[in-house]
Parts: sequence; C-alpha cells; structure tokens
Amino acid sequence: MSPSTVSRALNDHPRISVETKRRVKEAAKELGYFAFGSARTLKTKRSMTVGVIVSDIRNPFFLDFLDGVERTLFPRRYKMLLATSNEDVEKEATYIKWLLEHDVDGIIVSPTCDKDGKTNINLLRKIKKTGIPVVLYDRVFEGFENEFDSVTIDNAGAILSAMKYLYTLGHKRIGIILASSNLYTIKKRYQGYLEACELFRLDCRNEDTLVLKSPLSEEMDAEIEDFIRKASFTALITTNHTITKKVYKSVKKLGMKIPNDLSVIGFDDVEENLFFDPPVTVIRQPVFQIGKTTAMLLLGRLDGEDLKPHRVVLNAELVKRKSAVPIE
Amino acid sequence: MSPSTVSRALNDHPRISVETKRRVKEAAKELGYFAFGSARTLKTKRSMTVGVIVSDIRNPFFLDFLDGVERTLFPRRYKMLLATSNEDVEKEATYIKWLLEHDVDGIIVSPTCDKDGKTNINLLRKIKKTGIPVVLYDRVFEGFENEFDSVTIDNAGAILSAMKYLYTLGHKRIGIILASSNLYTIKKRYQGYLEACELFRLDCRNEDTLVLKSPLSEEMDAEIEDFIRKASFTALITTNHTITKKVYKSVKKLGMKIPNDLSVIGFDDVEENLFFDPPVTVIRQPVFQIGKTTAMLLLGRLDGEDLKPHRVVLNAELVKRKSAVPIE
DNA sequence: ATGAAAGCGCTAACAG
DNA sequence: CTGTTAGCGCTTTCAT
Repeated sequence: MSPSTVSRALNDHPRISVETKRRVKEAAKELGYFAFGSARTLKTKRSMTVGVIVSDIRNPFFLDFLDGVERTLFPRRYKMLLATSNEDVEKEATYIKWLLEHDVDGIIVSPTCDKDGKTNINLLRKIKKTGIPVVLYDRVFEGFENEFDSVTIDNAGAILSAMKYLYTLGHKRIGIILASSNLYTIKKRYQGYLEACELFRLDCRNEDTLVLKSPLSEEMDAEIEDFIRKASFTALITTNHTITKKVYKSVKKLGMKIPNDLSVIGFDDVEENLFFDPPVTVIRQPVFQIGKTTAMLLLGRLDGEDLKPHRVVLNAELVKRKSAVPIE
Repeated sequence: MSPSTVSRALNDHPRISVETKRRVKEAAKELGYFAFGSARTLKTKRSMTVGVIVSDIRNPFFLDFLDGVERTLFPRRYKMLLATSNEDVEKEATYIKWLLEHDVDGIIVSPTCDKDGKTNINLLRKIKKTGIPVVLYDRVFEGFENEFDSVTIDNAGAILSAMKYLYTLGHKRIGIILASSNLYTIKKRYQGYLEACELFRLDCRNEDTLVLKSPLSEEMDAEIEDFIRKASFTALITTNHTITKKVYKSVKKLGMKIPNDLSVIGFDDVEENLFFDPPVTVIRQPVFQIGKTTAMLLLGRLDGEDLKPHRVVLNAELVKRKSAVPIE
C-alpha cells in the first residue's frame, strides 16, 4: 500500500474506500503509529498551534483567560504554545521569535512596555506583514489602537463608574494606586480617574497624597503603607488584584479598619474577594470572555477573514460588597 | 553562498569563519529571516518543546507550578505546549496524542483518573517505550509508583501533621472533606487521616458524619453545607483550596463562626489565605518547587540520563494562622 | 572553511 | 479509488 493511500486514510480524505480506510486505521492503532507533525507542517504550512504570550504567569487573571482561550481553541484542534514575558520587553521579543521559529499559525499577546516606553510593536508589525495574524488583548499600543486586532475593556469607564459610586457615597477625597503606570491599561485607568475628578469637581491637584505611581516591586509594600499612613483620602481605588492584597495587608498592619477608616474599591475579581475581611467591592473584568473573544478573533483570521482590524472593547462591572461605605 | 554555510552561520557551528558568520547574521536580520522550525525538527528529531498537561487550568495551583516549569525550561530554550485535561481521561488522551503529533521532546503530566479508575497509564507507557520521556507530578499511578519519574508530596504525612496539631489543640472529633476521592492525592490524604485516627485513638467509625467524599460539582455546595450543619466534629480539614473556600462560604451562610464554632485547616496556600476572615491555617505544598523539580527531571532525561525512574517526594508544611484554635 | 547533495516524513498534484 | 513522484526547508555527511 502506498504512502499516499495511508495518508488519505488517516486524514479522512474523501477519495478513499471505506474498507481501505478501516484497515489502515486499524493497522495504525496496532502499530502505535503517530504522524510526525513537523513533516506535515513543513508540507502544509500550518502547524495548528498558536502562540499565547501572557505578561505575568503568576497573575490569577490568566487562569480564567487561558481557560477562555483553551475552550475556544480546543474544538478547532489548535494547541497553545505558552509563553510569559514577565513584563520584560526583551523576554517578550525572545519568545515572539521562538514562537515564529516554531511555525505558529498565529499569536495572542498582551504586549508589555518598559519604563522608557519601549515595546515590540515593530516586531509584531513585521510578523503581521508576513501574514501571521496577531491579536492583542488587555493592552494595545498607544497611538496605534487600530493597527492590530484587539480585545480590551473600557478601563477609563470602569474607574469612572467606581469614582461615581464613591462620590455618591459622599467621598470627596479619593486616592488611587497605579502600579506600572507606563502600561496602557494603567494609563487609561488614571485617565478615568482624572476625568471623574473633573466631572465631580474633586480636588486632585495635590497629586502626591492622592496618587501613588510606584511600580510593582519589593519596596512597594513599604510605599503603600506610607501612602496610607499619610492618607489625605477617605476612599482608595486599586488597579489590580495584587495591589488590593497589599492594601489590605497595609491597612491591617497600621491597625486601621476597612471600611470604617478607609473605603476601598479593588480591581479584578477573584472568588477569594468574597472571603476577605471585609469582602471586597471591586471592578470586575470579564476575563473568561476576554480569552474567548481573543481566541475567536484569531480563529477568524486563521479562517481567512481579512478585513480591517477588529477592535473589541468589553465592559467591566462594579461588584458592590462591603469594603466601600458612605462617609460619616 | 550555499545553504549549508548559512545554516552553519546561524547555528554557530564551529567550522565557519567569523567574518562569514557576521555577514550571514546581518543579512538574516535585515531580511527578517526566521528559520522554519518544522524543517529543522524533521531533520534533527528534536522540537525543543515539551508538553505540559495540567488537570484543571482554573486551579491557582498551576500559577506557581507553571512559573516553576517555565523558569527552568526557558534558559534551556525549551518551550511549553500547554494542555488541560479538566480531569477528563478522554480529553487527556486526546491531548497526549496531539502533543505526540507535535513531536514534543517530553511530556509533563498530572494524570487524571475517572470514577471507574480508568487512566491513561497504557498510553503513557507506550510513549515512554518509544523513548519520549514522561514525568508525572502531583499524582502517580497507584500500584505503579515506581514505573515513571515523578514529583509528589507526602500527602499522608501532611494530613497526619495537621491531625496531630488539632489533637494537640484538644480536638477529638475531626472531620475531613475529600473531593474526587478517586484521585491518588486524595486517597493518600484519606490514608493519612485514618492513620492519625488510629495513632491518636480518635473515633472515626461513624464515617458519614466525619468524612465527606462527594466529588467536586455544583451540588457540592449544598452537600458541604449539610455536612457542616449536622457536624459531629469540632475541627475540619479540607483537601484543596476550592473546598476551603466552600467551607468558609457555608460556615458564613449557616451563621457560624470560624474558629469559635469550628476549627478549620485548609489545603494549598495562596496569598489570599492571609486575608480571609479569619486567616486560614493551611497545609502548604511547595508548588513552585514541584514545578522546578518536575522540569529538571525532564531535562535530565532529555540530556540522556537513563537510569531507573526517579521518584521525588517533597514535604508539605503546616502554616499556622487563625482558623484553628484549642477547644474550650 | 565552504559547497554539493541527500534525505528527514509527510502531502498533493498528477496519472492511471 | 490508488499509486507514483516531487518537494516542503532544513541539517549533515562527504568532498573539496
């Protein structure tokens, strides 16, 4: 029997007799035969893999995100090559190149950005130009928002609604902690903060006592503690789950109480927020949905959609629990 | 210039002049050249990828685990093909086959097991026999503990030490919740429970009111609530983080208080445990270390170590916080 | 130090 | 419906 017949049998090619197919498959199973994927990829130019780059594998965000991606890729028989940049532009570049050399059919990435504003936008442009689809999620490149397919949330709007809620509760001096303030998401969240200040005529001129911009690091714990100790605010908004945890830790350490001494609104929801003391009022991103949508956009491209870039913006939701209360 | 010269230049082959190498690399960069990995793999029989199968991508366990794996693989230029079985033996088998067809150089897996005891042990055996190394982590196959390389923790010992702690605190009736009691880890934890009962002469004959074996599912919330309502125990041990959360939820719902009405010891530590009300006393697995060790074992095999199977057993640690107190 | 040539395992066009 | 053949892009002898 010729190789081509075998190939056709195994790939359920239409022009093959049912009987031959059966026999081939049986033999294959018996011999424990497995196709050598690289030969197939070499021939067909499709590896059936997509590169998934996360920005920090320790962030619980990626549990739901990856779940969303996997669930939409699996039925289409695409596999994930997982990479993590750890918010390091160089490492991200390394992985992008590696993924390319593994012949991925597409790339999903939340691009990072260092303190000098350096990104891998040019590398990603080049890749896109060679015909390998790229979908950004969580973050896009500032000033080039429409160049790539992307799935993000309305970050400014999310903070705005949190600010509105606090304002309604009577808070006039509201603080915010911005980690990694060079990131797109954080910039947008800060923008929402400023908009809200203007809209509700809140004082935010004395920035240092209301806005903490330190990057995520070891020293951040001390900075946050200091920030809260000198607090000139009655309510505080965080911009990710890690910071929420640090705020709870600091408040506890300072012998203060949430929400009596300080109202807090966290960012990113995880089930654990329910069990915090007190349960955290948070801005919840539809993380699973972000994963699904991102993967679907990519599949669309892989299926040959070739229109102008899709820019999907999902909405975050304010989940009211016990950490933010009316001011006395 | 011939293809072979280019190949040698790009791969830092020794027999090539410095000048030629420089020129080739320059040209490659300029043209945005990327090697076509599948052709290389086809020729060399090494894909530089390893398949990583997790049992449930939503479990926070895998954040630290994957971090550990990635950090040891990255410097060696191995990439991860990520798969998730969702505790489904069939899905696991599908992924194993897919990974094989992607020519992975090795596989890391925490094998799942359905309610009838069915596993993919035979499939994994076959793979090992073809020369592709397999390393198990978190779980091994009962009765075949020494057949594969593996990295686990001393599950029985972990529960035993928790029981000892509770016993020292004066607890005589201690309950335990076993989700998915067909899994290796859970069986071992139950075994530790029984050993402790014997050792400390605790009554555990009336199993139904002390041991809950229900599998993880939607209905489990109700079952746990029921279990706690009818509690004949003064202290309760859980066997994973999800259950810990459910216990906290149920206790709250029932209007009871931890630790006054019930002492609780959780399983698996996450930073959030610090902020629970009250902070959770837990058995902490060295998850990051499990990831590192698993990946290192695999790298060893990939480097040609070919001795008898390595069986690494790490120790868990009891982290004392506020959810378990002496009985009045 | 470089080039020529073969071949990895598969698929697809073409013939029959 | 099946077989023959060529070739995907790379690495690797072997020869020079």
